[in-house]
Amino acid sequence: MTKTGKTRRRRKEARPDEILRAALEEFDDKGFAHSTLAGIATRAGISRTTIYLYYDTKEAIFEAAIRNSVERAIDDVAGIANAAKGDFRTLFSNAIDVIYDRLVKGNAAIFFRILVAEGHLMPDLVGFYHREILSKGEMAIRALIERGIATGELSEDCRSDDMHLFVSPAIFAALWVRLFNRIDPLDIDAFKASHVRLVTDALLARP
Amino acid sequence: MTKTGKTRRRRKEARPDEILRAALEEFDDKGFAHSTLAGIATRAGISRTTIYLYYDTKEAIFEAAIRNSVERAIDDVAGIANAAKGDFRTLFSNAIDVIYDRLVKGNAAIFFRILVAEGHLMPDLVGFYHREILSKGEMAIRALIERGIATGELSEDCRSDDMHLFVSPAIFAALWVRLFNRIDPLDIDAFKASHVRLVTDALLARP
Amino acid sequence: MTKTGKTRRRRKEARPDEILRAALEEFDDKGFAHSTLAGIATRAGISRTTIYLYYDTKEAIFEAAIRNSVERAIDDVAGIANAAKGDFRTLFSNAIDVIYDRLVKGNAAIFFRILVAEGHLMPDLVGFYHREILSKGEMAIRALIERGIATGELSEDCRSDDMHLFVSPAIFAALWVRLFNRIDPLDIDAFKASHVRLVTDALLARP
Amino acid sequence: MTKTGKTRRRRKEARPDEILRAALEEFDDKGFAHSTLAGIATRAGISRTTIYLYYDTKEAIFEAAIRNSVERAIDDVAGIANAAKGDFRTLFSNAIDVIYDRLVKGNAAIFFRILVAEGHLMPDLVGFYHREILSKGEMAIRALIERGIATGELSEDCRSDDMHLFVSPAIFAALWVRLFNRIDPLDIDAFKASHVRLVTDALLARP
DNA sequence: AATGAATGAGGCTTCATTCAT
DNA sequence: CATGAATGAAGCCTCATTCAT
Repeated sequence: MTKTGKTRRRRKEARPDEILRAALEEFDDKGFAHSTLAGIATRAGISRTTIYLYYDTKEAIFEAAIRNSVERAIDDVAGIANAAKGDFRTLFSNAIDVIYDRLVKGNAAIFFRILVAEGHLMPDLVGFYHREILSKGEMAIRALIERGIATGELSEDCRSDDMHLFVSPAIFAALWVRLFNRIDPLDIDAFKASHVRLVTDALLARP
Repeated sequence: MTKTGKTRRRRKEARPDEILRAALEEFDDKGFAHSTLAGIATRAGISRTTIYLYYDTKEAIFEAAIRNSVERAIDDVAGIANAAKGDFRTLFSNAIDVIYDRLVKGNAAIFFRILVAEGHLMPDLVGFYHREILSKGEMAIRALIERGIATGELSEDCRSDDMHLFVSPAIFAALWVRLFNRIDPLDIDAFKASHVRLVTDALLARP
Repeated sequence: MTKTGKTRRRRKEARPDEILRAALEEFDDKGFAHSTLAGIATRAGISRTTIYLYYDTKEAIFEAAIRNSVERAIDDVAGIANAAKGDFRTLFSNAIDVIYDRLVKGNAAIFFRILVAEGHLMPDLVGFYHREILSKGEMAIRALIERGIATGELSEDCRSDDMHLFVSPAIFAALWVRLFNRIDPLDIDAFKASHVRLVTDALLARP
Repeated sequence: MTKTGKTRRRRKEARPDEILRAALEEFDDKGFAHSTLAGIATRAGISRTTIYLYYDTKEAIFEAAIRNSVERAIDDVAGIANAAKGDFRTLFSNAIDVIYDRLVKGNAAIFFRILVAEGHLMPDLVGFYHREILSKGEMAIRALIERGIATGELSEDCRSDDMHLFVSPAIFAALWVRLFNRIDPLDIDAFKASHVRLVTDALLARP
């Protein structure tokens, strides 16, 4: 029972996730078009062809990575929707916290960024991403607004806004960080606080 | 000086711009990585090798295209800053109008989108874009805020926000339109109005 | 000695033949170059690597399959040579029957077909096939002719023809069937009858 | 105007044919599956990628080669059908001469051989080959038979045979030569003479 | 005996770029 | 000025085969 032996066996089950993790790094670094299987393989510490034991094509890896990341996203979103009670300002602030965590620190923005640039080649995945991530997020925000209206904190007027508006600064921040952080770093926490304040001030001010 | 002579001469001078226009289309359609010189040449109605008479590499074309588009952007931004007088709500609304025009209908978002995805390959251009476009935009917004503070419309407090916050929905909209418009179309004018209202309501409400 | 035990033992001995049978199917379907060990393994219901317990290389499988099929061919050919008595027309007709059975319905043409196309890669097997199958067949036909000459049915002249000539339509038919049967089906029995008549008419007519 | 310059320009028009000639060699040597673009390129004295300027895929090269060879075949076949007058034995002998020339010395058998082995991957080409080559040959032979019947040389009976039967030894010979000539050389002229004699003796003997 | 895991060699194809006219 | 021809680098993918259990 050699060390390599153990390694091999342990790997068997872990491989798909290892590959996905390596792929995520590669995609984050290079985008989809510039990513290579060689790059993914090297990051995963395996041979190029080993990847094919688990995924059929580069596209399949990307799809798996996106779906993998989505699963956790759904849980988080559920968390937002089922949030404990509190006034609108608190609830919204908590929701935004979750979203910044996922977008800026997590994986969600990696895919958003790649889809923005290369989504025309994979319309199915664009639809999937929209359906499973973005519209879920939108629904969570909408639920928050409705709750605010129900409690009388918010004007019915708020219902007519596009829900994306309230999240858009977060998406902006996620992209900005990856592009310009070296040149012009963004103070994420301050930005987030301003974001929350902007939205809540505006909404709560409505008659 | 025959007609063909004239045509030729006009061509000679027009070529670089024709190539840039063709390249812009190609980049918009395919992103940078997936764009090909063949595609650009076809759109420009010339041979692949002719491009090399004017630009040395694919990167050089991209850079030229970006610089070309920036020149006009600068003028627009100057327009925002030097805007005619009015109350903050009006001025901000006008500024946002210009930005949406450029970002959603114009070329600025093409490059933003590509840089988001592939900027790591061209850090110089990222810096250029940031310096020439984004920071100019930020300055224009900042000037507006300062003017509002000077007139007493806005609280001094507004100065401390990251100026990007106030524009971020526009950038979001520009990307969204290109990605999801088929699946989930965005009513740009409504979104823009909500955007303006959100920001101005929030800022004007501050004591 | 449990039931599984028995099964296993039977398997152990049967494996090589099962693999060969599976290989034959695969070769017939795909030719040698396009056949894959994966295909053979699937047809045999075993793992790819199990094949290596019995055969060292893909070529070795092919060789074993060819040798395996040859053993039975030899018996058949002996049958032709030792045929019961009768006039030449009858004897020849019976021989041709056997040959059509083997070539068109049996395995012999599978290998002929593959060797025709890919034999350059395996000159040893080409020699083997020629020696063990084709020249045996030729000898059987030659014996028939000699017997006809001995009985006075045939002219001595017949001895000078290339014996392959008398069998060549059968080989043609075997290949044709596999290539064109969907497009232009061949009535094998009618073709065979014409074949026999052509040869016997011609030979018996000689002075 | 350097030597290479001239070479280049002259090549331009000749390239497709050069590639086809090189490809034909490669296919003849290796079959389709084992042939490589590298092999074709080397034989043609060009780079691997140059091939792609003229043909899109390996399959396209094969198809072009087959169509190219077919064009000449059609002319030859027309020659058979329009043959000058003479008795059946002479006409048939001349037709068989043409067929042996094309099949044994020419290219027709190269494709027959490859299609036999790998035709299942390219059913369209199988149909094309059958339609353009084989059925044309069959028609020519049929015309010969009909003429013989018309002149009273042949029995009406001959009409009922499958025309392929009368040509099949030629196809056999073409394949045999490529497979076994080193081991067991075939005297083509003698075989051809026997072939002609066999068929004509048999047919002319019919009442 | 049997197998899942892993890999190296090798093939097809794309594309930016150079060459010579 | 413009271009057709040519190519080298690089990427994806398949498959026979080896390794360790």
